Amino acid sequence: MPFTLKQLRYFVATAETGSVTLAAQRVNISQPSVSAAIAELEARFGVDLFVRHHAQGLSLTPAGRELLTDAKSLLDHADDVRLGAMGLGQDLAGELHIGCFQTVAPLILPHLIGIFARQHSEISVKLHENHVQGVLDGLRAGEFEFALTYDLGLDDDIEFDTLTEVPLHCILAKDHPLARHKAVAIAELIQYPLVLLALPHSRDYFLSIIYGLGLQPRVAHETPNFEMVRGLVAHSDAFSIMHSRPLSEWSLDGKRLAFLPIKEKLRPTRLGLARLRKLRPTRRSLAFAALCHLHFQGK
Amino acid sequence: MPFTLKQLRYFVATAETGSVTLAAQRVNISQPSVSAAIAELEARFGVDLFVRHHAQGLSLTPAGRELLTDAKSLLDHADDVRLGAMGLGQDLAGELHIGCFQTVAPLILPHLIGIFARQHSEISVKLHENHVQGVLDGLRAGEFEFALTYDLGLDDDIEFDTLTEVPLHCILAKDHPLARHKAVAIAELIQYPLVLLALPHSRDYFLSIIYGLGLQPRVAHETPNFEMVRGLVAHSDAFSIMHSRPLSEWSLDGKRLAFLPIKEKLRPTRLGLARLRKLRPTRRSLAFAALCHLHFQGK
DNA sequence: TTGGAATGATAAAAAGATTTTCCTGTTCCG
DNA sequence: CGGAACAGGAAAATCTTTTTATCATTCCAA
Repeated sequence: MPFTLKQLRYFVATAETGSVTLAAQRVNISQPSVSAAIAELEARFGVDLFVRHHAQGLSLTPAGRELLTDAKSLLDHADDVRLGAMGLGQDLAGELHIGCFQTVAPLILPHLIGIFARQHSEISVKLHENHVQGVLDGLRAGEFEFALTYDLGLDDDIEFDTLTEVPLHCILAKDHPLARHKAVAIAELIQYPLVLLALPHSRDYFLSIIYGLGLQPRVAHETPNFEMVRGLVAHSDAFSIMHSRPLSEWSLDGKRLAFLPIKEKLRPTRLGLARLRKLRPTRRSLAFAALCHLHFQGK
Repeated sequence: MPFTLKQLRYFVATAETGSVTLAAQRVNISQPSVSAAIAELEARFGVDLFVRHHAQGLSLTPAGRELLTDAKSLLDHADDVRLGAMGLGQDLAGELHIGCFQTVAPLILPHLIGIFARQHSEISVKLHENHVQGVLDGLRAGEFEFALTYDLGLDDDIEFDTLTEVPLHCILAKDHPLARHKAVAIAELIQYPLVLLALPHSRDYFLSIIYGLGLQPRVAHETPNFEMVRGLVAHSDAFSIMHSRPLSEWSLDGKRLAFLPIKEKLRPTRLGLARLRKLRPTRRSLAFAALCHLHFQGK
């Protein structure tokens, strides 16, 4: 770098006061420092910036005048960057990148983001949807600051802040033989084929629950598409299990669905906010986290 | 200043290489320096800029990504300023501020500037016209780099580069009794009233020439307006003396004028380029000076 | 499973800048 | 002519930056 911002600052102060001494006072520094800074700029650029009037200040040369304009604009720019950077962690403005487990996202986030947008109109929320493992990878890759997801596959480097516990549900077609019960056991469901939501991690998690009960599922289909699962179930006697419970009881192609709680006592799955333990949270993300807590507290 | 351009450069290099070590190589510096620069930026801004993946590089946080954009733009800006400043003395581009004695300006400069503009289309010439003293003041005040003027009132701090010698002329109305001579002596003219070009310095200079010949002028009028002098002479039997010899033999209001050389041997007045001795000339001004010499050499 | 290679962080020493103090020379002004 | 104001220079002091050396962590291959 042929010059520093500091030198530019001293130069501008000198140009504007027309005196090295006054400039030094203005930037709270000794006079020779300013003198040296200017001398170095002149040497670096190979131009005289000032005409010195011995014992009565100095005035800009044409070259100095040109540099003055540029220097000021650069200093202003630097200040913008500084303000922007200071605000990165502090201000309730800018961008907030949030990761979210994809099946949860459309059920919860539109509402939360709506409220958040009204409270903090300066913050623009950017969403990153992915499966459970992808969300954790995204956190580690710094794609977003925190993520709304289940407490699945967490490692020590992830801090998990529980918002609510979600019970496991099964999905059945509305006209399924078991659909009119209040709740149903996986042991009963196991006689029907299973449609598996085949997302990384989730897939194995669902299977592990079933195996854990000593049962052997008959997997009719598996698909990573959430709506596909619902559709397949709606049109057959198959069942599926998942945590996310959409309010809509209709599949995308218009068939009715039933959602029943599972009878078996299982380790409760938690929905919450995951973040990298070693990264300090920004004020923006804390604000959103607070909103999440408020939202789930009321339930 | 909360940060330096250097720190920003290291930060950008790190962000772009995804590695402190690679960044250090790219900017030709040791790895701990880069590490320290980033740490300081993070401390100053109060935000984590990177997620460190121990032993396998780092990746940007959302905050880091935001800063990256700003940092790059600031560095680009700084580079523009640097290039601009380097060019201040070197490039044949930008602005060239020229001072000029006002009575000389319209006689010579339009032609010279025309040629110069064609040779150096990147340079825009800015003219500062003034009287002899004003031109010297302007030089000292740094308003322009050099000036086209007469060798009058020069001090030691001014370097004068002679272009040509100009003889003293007298101006008379075309129908003046003395107007049909080839040349005329001030001793003859002195019987007629004098119209004095009353510019600072010039005025006293003209008077000193006359007094120096032991003559006493009758000053009919004095005016700082060059065309006014010509007009007053054109409409009377008065005379005036000056160095600048316009090619036009007409006053602004359409009367004919005669220009005659002065017979007396006087110290020749020189037209040339004046500049502050202590200021180093830019390449731009040297180019213009060269053109001036070329122009007057041919005469 | 283990040892080596790669990587970032840290500490201490070295090198380099910046800053300050003190001083000089110039110019202006009463 | 003497004092005040000002820029610039020199040397010492102080701060920063850089480097060297080392450590801890992780990955990868044997």
